[in-house]
Formats: sequence, C-alpha cells, structure tokens
Amino acid sequence: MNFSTSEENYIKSIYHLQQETGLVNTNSLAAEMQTRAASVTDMLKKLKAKKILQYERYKGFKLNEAGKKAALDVVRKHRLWEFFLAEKLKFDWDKVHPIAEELEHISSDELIQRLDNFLGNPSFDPHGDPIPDRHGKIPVINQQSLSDIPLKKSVTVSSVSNQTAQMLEMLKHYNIALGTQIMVQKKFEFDGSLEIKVLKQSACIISEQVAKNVFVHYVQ
Amino acid sequence: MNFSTSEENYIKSIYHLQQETGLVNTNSLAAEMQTRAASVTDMLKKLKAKKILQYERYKGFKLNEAGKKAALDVVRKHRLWEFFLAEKLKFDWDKVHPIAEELEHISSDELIQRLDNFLGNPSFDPHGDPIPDRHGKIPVINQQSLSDIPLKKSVTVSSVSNQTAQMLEMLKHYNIALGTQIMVQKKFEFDGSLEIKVLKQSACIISEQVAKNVFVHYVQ
DNA sequence: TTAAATTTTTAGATTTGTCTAAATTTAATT
DNA sequence: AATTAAATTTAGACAAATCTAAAAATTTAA
Repeated sequence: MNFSTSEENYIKSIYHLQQETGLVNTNSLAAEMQTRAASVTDMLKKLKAKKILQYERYKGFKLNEAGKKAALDVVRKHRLWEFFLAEKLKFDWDKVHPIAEELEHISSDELIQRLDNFLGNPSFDPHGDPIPDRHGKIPVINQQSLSDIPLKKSVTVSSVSNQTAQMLEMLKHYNIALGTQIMVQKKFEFDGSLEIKVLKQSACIISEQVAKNVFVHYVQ
Repeated sequence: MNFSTSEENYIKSIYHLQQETGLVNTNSLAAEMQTRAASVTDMLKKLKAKKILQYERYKGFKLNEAGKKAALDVVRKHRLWEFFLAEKLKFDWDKVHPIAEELEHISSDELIQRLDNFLGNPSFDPHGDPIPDRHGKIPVINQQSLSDIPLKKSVTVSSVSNQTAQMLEMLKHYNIALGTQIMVQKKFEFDGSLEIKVLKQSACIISEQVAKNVFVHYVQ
C-alpha cells in the first residue's frame, strides 16, 4: 500500500504511542503531532478506510498488523538515514533527526535495500535505537534506565529515549554519547539526581529526568 | 527563499526550456511537465509573486537571476543525488533519475554540502551532465554531438542529452556508457544513421536520432 | 444520578495544487 | 481587414490536509 507523507507521519506517531499505552486517544496523538484534535479525527478516518487502523468513534484506536508493518517501514527508513547522516556524512548525532524526517518519506524500496547494504546492515541508529530489518523484525538489546542501575557498577550507554534537541544538547555538554562508560557513584534522595563518573572525566551530577532517559547495559 | 516541491519542479523545467529557446511559452511548459496549460498559468502567477519570473500575460516568460539560481540549486541537488545513487549504491545509470527526482526536494543546505564533500566534489553526474557548484557555477566541457563527428576519429562519450528510460535502455543494449570509446565508420545518407565501432566490440548501426543525443569529445 | 468537565467529532472554511470548460487575446490566413 | 485558428488566461470546481468553532458523546464528580 502507498501512503502520503502526512499519513506516514501519523502512522509513525500512533505506533510510537501505542507501544507505550496500548490504545491511543485523539488528544494525545494531537499533542504528539503538534496539531489539533479535529485534524487527527480527519486523518483517522482515512487510515481506517485504508484498513490499517482499529478505530471506533469516541473509544480509542490502534494500528492493526498491516498498520504496524507500515510504521516499521517508516521507522526503518528513518533510522537507516540517520545512520547514513552520522556515519557517512559526519553529522553530529543531535542534528540528524530533522533531516531524516524528510528522507524517510522517499518511496523507493530498492533505494532502502541498497542503502542498508551500503551501510553494512546496521542494527542500531546513532541514538542507539534498533533498526528494523526489511521484514519488520527489530533487534533486541538488554538495557536498563541509568536511574535503575545500582552504585559502583560500570555501564555503557546504549540508547537515549528522549531525542529532543534540548536533551541531546545536554548530553553533548556532559560528554555523554553512545558507548560512553559511566559509573553511578551516589544517589541524592532529595531530588533523585545522580552523581556519576564518566570514564576519563571528573564526576558530575545529572538530574533524575536525564537519568531516566539514558539507557545502558553492563560492561562485559 | 523557500519553494515547495511543485514550485521547484516548475522552476527546473522553465530553466531547462529557456536554455534552449530564451523565452518560454505556456504550452511548451505544460508539455514538458505533463500537465495542463491552465495549471501552468496558475503556477506562473505564484512564481511571479515570488519575484523570480519575468512574466507578462499572453507574452511569454523566463526566470530572472534569482530564479536561475533557484533552478541551479535544484539541478545541483538532483545531480549530486544521481551521482550518489550510481557511485555509492551501485544503481544502473538508467535507474537513478526517478529517485533523484524525489531526493532533490530535501531542503537542508548542510546536507547537500556534506554530500558533495562525501562524494569528492564531483563535476559530472552519471549521465555526463555538469554539476553546478554551491554558487551555481557550471563546469564546462568541450563536446560535440556524435552526429557531427567526422569519420575515423576516436571519441569518448561524455554525456547523453536525452535521458528517457527508453533512450538509456537503448544505449545499454549497444553497450554504450560514459567513457566508452567510439569511432564513426560510415554515414548513411538515406536516413542519417551511422555505422560505428565501439572499442572491443563489433561494428553496429545507430539511428540519427540516437547519434544526435550522444555527446562526445576527442580522445587525447 | 444529574450536572459539569473533558474528550471527540462534525460542520464549514482555508490553502495548495490541480483540473475542465469557457472566455479572451494574439497570430495566421484568406 | 475580417475571419479562423491557436495560445493563453479566467472562472469555477475538486482533493488533500489543515484549521476554528460548535455540537455530541463520554467521563468525572458533586
């Protein structure tokens, strides 16, 4: 099936929300997409007509299997392009997202398959997010939020769940990137902030909000 | 200035036509863009409002300097992406055009500058067409149509002016690509067709129409 | 269990880009 | 010069995607 750029953006956002909440509602999708509830309702009718959405008036909605596959196709394209931008064109990881938002809508399947091969069939994008394969299969990785890691254990940053420019700017300032080794030294009960030691740097303190969005796995 | 995808396509086509005829008329642009004259008129008003077009009702029109720069920006993007597709992703040269038609509308300037560097600042695309630099400067090359070359002179194919899939399919069949060495052995007055000898192949005959669209330069 | 608040949908409008059909202007021909 | 032909533009319509304002349905709370 063929989808417009706008349809693809809705599909991607619904997928994202339903991963967290199961069923999605109109207002949260409107918030996610920075648009109005009425616009969401309009688009939902189109997606229902295309038979990729379980949708009942006033109840809530979610993508069916065909819809999920469509979403994973877009996610795959987005993350492959992000990888290309960071790895080949040497963009900073906090600059790739908006450009990939455009590139992900280029329609050629052969383009994506060749790009995938050219890049060496990568499994994770520059933010550590898994890249689905052409069948929609997503590689898994054992990871936990930095906020759940016990003290004095060495961990490696594997992904970042909040990818706003603001967040990525902060991490850059702390010198934290994918693959960075971290050890939690102290937890402050007052506000949940953490004192951490980044490998080869002096200790620093990050807020609970930052820690929750940084995902890590234990160093072997 | 920012242009929509549709505006960019019109700008590109106007540029192409005015290179050949100086002043462009509504019907020829409609034919070039496979649309209706009324649609052309509508778009011309928009481009005039954006002050990139010299246009007077019923007279004819052409891009002004700002318009030409906008056209060269799109041409640059198109040809850099074509180069990327052929050189890095190993697409056949007759497959790159439609994909580049989509990619050329991605808006980031930094993307194009980095892509240009990544590709090694190429001067010609896979069809032999010159790639404008970021200021709109176009590299020149001494070339002539194969139909104007005297007999028994060795020449090298440098570009192809008709880039329809049909034409490129023919050239592929003849085993003619950029860089191919050719010698014209005989000219048939009856229909203007040429007997040519492609290096390392047996002689064959090409129509005048093909010969006119193949551009070559003399072997040093 | 009603009333109030919230959520969601409809109704109707707007923008961009396109179209058909008809009108207008210009060019060509008798 | 008048008529015919061709080219171009206008008028009005449509589809996609969006919006505002108001109505309808659902949920929450008094």
